[in-house]
Amino acid sequence: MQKKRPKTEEKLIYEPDLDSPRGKGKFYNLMMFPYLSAEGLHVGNMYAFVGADIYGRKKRMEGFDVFEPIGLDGFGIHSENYALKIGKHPKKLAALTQKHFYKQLESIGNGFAWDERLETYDPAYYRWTQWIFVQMFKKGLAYRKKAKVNWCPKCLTVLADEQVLAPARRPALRRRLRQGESLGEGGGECERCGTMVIKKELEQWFFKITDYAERLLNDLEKIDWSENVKIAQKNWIGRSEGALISFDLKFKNENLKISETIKFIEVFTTRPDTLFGATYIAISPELAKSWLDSGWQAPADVGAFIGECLKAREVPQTDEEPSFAEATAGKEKTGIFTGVYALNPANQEKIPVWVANYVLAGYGTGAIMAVPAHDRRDFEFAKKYGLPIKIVICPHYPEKTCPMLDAAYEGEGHLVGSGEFDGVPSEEAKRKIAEKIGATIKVNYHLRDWLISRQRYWGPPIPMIFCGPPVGGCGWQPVPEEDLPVLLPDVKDFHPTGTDQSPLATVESFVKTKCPKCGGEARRETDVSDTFLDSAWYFFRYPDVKNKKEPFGKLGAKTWLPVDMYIGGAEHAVLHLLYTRFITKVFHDWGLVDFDEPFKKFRAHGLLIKDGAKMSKSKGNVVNPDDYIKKYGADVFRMYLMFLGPFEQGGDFRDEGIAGIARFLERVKKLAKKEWGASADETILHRSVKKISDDIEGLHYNTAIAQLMMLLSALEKMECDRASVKVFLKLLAPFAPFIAEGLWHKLGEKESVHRAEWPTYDESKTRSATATIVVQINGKVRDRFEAETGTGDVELKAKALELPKIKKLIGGKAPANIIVIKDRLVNIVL
RNA sequence: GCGGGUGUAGCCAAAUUGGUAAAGGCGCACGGCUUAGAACCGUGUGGGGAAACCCUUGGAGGUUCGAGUCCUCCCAUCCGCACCA
Repeated sequence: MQKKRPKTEEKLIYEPDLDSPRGKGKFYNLMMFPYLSAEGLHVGNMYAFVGADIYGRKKRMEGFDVFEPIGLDGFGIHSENYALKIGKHPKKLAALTQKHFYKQLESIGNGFAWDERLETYDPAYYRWTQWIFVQMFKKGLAYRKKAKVNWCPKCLTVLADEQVLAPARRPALRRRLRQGESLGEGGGECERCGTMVIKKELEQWFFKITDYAERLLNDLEKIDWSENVKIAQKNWIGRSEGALISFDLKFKNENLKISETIKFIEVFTTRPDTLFGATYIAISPELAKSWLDSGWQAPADVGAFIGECLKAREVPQTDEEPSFAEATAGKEKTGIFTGVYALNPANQEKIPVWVANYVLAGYGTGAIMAVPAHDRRDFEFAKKYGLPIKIVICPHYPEKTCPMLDAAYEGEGHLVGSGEFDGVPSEEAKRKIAEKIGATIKVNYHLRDWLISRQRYWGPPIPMIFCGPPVGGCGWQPVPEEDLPVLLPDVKDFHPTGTDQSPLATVESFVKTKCPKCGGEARRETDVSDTFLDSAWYFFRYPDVKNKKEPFGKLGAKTWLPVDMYIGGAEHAVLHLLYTRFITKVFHDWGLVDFDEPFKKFRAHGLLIKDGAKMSKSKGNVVNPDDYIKKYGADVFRMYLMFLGPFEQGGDFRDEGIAGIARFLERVKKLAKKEWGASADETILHRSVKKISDDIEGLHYNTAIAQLMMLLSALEKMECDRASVKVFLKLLAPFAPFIAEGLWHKLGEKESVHRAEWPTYDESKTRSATATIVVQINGKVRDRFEAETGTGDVELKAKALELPKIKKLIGGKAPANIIVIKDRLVNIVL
């Protein structure tokens, strides 16, 4: 049925441009490097790469020195999980797949800088990943702490908060969550395998990304990124401003001995204006536990309740996915009165202190002041336990009477029942009340520190050494920089152990080492670092991949960085894209670079789906790009992908339409063989240059291709000269680099079309000589006529009124109004 | 619940930013070429109606001489976050 097409029509010239300045300045065109996880590149990768390459190719033709590197993100859990699945050692697998990946990457015709490749599992690379860790430790940004962390029962490792995703695959669960039910603490799926994660208390390494929360938030304003990604980051950082308020316990709390050890409770609230309405205090079970630990003698039932809550927050570890009930454990609000009272600092009222399961330990202070009238959760809780509900914010103030609430009122209003503050608008009262009671203003973030340890094999060993008390007792020491890299030892059994320890812990020769400080016997850290650390800095390395003295040279960084355009998937909005911004700011603060945002411009491409569903192996709807490239050639495949729909929106991969593109390119080849005539209508040419230039700039590749099709049809029909065909080929070059190059040479050109100058247009020549003027009566199209472009309003009006059809329809009536839009329309209002 | 996106022919989509709705492609129909088919080329292709015309951008209102585009309220769908005080 289809003709045999050569795989690559012509040999392409790749030029990384590193040594040949072209005058317009540098342009770092980056695309997210692929995970080395499956048999080969996914058609979705191809989609992203082609879209990014078209942009880069145009920039190159415009005269920029374009640096478009590629590499492989092959270290870490994604590659390792694939290795586990097929039962091959990840190191051997990487060597194998690497070749295949690069071959595939070559076949799609991107203008990559082939000499500057990098692989994250190359010791020459991960040496510097480890170096970053060491610097982090030295600068106090890497630390160890015991905490309740996310644990994936299937991957058998801890995960950062960002790597726990909202449950996507279970519609029933989603629906119930949407109706306001909650997941409880620690609910969510592992980013890699989709298993529900659980909470475990473990000591782990963290990076202090929270130190950068404010800057990560504020600097979003100065970067040109896809808006949805910026919003996702903003939400994730989750800044909220409020007050820290202390509730005194220093009075007689009978028989409980609480005030001897705990003198006050501190709460965080964004609504200090509602302080007079605080009718109880609720503390998290974790905080209550710490009270118990410090000697609080709680009633037996309270102690039991605390124990239960803490247990409920851990989801039992099974091979099965937890049931809905398990996943949402703790959603029903429960609590118990502690017997303790606290003093409301606003009105000196004695209010009860409860332990409640709905108070989170990890946010704020782990305790809240409960204002049932103005917080839905407190309202629900107060109703259940018969606690007082006191209205202090009134939405219709002067009337003074607020009706009984059947739900919490969370909006703004004027204060009532708040003593001297009655009548004050709530916004103003926030500050005033905080001031009066001497509360500290505090900013809280949802963002937590980045958990960097992984109990896995395939990653850079964390370059730390522990010198324990029996011998030197120097504590944690970084591996000296000259000893880097800490090579990942070859082990036979790389399976995760599930014992909170990496498989490296079993390699005694690796673990046993000397303390770099005292020289005594010491043990290595056996966890590896998170794969997102590998990818958080790779674009710094590209311009200087061979550097053996430093992670990247000043010259390379100065020449190419920061990245001018970054294209990748939106699924990394709060993962990779957040970590890279953090690392860049850290590098900036260390004086390594003079910018503090890595990507000037970021655009998220859409998702390529198949038959309305996400492509996945289990569904069996994965498209293999190689088959298409083999069958149709890279150019047809590239253009077809880009023609599916708007690049930033993605589309459904149905191959019915590919024939249209194949036909188009066959016609292009015929065009180059055409007999030449004189140059004719320039309008379509200039218009096309304008449209296609603008469309590529805005990543509207689908419409740029449509314009190429129209231009081709026009060129086929008219007498045209070689110059016009050459312009066409230049416009085509970013989309179909092979064919454009081949035809370009057939027309006698020696240099590559990809180094040719991008065509320019004359604005005045984009307009045609005549325009069709639409004549409307009362906004409805009744007739039309041709008029010279630029014809004056008066003349257009006269012409329209003279049209026989219009005359008849008006029937002698006097128009109430006539609106004339130049070169466009005349609207007669009767 | 909060935040963001999307909704246009049979399908993918376009619309100079408030000015002829449906460009371009797929598919389909008819015609040409051909012994025949494939490929290729040409023409047509939202719905109703014999026609004049009327209707049509998820739904209902509104602003305007004029609305796919702006405003209000719904509906559907996708994505991100979520007991964050």
